[in-house]
Amino acid sequence: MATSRKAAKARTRQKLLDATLKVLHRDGRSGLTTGRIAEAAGVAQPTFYVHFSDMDDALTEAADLVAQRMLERLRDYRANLSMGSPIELVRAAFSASVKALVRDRKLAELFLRHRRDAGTPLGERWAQVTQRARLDLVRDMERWGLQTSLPDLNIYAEILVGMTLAAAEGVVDKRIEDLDLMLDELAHFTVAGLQAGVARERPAAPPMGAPGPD
Amino acid sequence: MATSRKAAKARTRQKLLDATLKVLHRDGRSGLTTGRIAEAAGVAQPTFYVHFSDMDDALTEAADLVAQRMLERLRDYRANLSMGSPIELVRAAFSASVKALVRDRKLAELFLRHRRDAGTPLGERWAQVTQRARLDLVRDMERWGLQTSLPDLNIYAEILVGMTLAAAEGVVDKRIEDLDLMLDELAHFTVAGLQAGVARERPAAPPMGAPGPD
DNA sequence: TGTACATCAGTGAACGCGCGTTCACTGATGTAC
DNA sequence: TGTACATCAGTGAACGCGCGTTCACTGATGTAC
Repeated sequence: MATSRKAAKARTRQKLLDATLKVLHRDGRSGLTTGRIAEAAGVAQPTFYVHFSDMDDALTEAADLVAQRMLERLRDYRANLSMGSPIELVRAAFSASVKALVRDRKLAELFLRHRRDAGTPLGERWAQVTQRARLDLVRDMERWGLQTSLPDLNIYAEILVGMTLAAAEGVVDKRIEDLDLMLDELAHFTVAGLQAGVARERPAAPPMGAPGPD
Repeated sequence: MATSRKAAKARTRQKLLDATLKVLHRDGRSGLTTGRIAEAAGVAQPTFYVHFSDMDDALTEAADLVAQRMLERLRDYRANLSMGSPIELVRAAFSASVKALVRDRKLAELFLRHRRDAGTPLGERWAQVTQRARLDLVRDMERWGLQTSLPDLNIYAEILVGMTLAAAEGVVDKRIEDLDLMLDELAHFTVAGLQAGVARERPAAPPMGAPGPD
């Protein structure tokens, strides 16, 4: 076989990446060492350096792996959103996002714990996932014509992502036992909140492009 | 002076605690060493061990310090909540909580970043702060008589805390520039969502204490 | 008040440990002929 | 197909470094008389 050596190397690399996430989950960032990673992968410690230039390199790849899995799941779930009443649609969107996050509990814990670790590959990559979610939400809301009724869609994206992550944290931390009930409440709460935002009288806002009051 | 030596020791201790938070903010958990803490505090490195038995000891104290400051501010702000319309009240509550969190931006970043570091003093103490907020919210909602209309107040506490932390993160990460506008929207969104939850027809729930369907 | 002694916060120097990193080497896999 | 050579993933051993931790010591502060 022309690729058996290559394939074996790829397998070892994958074992090291999986081991990185496993040790990171078990021992936390400060307990993450090349020795423990190699041990968890079943290889000698210097083997780590056959595949990665240093710890940051491995962490970057591992973070990409997680981010990619999360985004793939999000895409899969969202692709299956069938139309229906606003409440059904919003509920399905929450359900998709929360389930994409918490399907693998260890991954969810890792993601939630390190999503704000600024200056590390984990924080940087994973912050991209939530930022992506915010942008998708703004686009969705624009498609529903909300940008003419609401003052700043970014604010609403912030709120919706916050609620989604709260639901995911509630599940991961086992404070929420009945996810379906929570999704029901989230959907009704959100639709009512958005409708109220649309219906509400506001101080006249200048049309886009017009000079502000100052 | 009978207490000058004691007082000097207490001052050094405080300098070390402040330095711990400073280095933690600057270099992250993995860059936090007794040497850097001592350097930032302006003392020799072994002095660290005059005041703390080890790093975990110092981290626990530092985490308590931050948690205490946060809870104090929350209490102060909430004590000044004046009555008014539901929207004014809810807005004031959001405003109080978000401002308590973000008044000191470095503290806010530290808190948000390490609030889920399970197994570390930071995660444990700071998770208590959000848990405390959830319990306070449930109590508030009970006082407003919502427990007879909503299926599970814990779900709503989860949602409200999630929105509060989302607003704080938006401010700290500078995605939210106009906090007052966000607070307006949050208040209207929340009141409409809660009112809809109260008004909504639900599948008959058994009264408290009654046996469930299974 | 003055003196002699006790206390103790803070320190410089030293130590061992675990870690990241390097390197020469091995032996299985792949390739040229 | 067989042989001789090249490649290279993986390894054991060794190294230096920074860290946590200890300890004998200093000198300023406090106390007893």
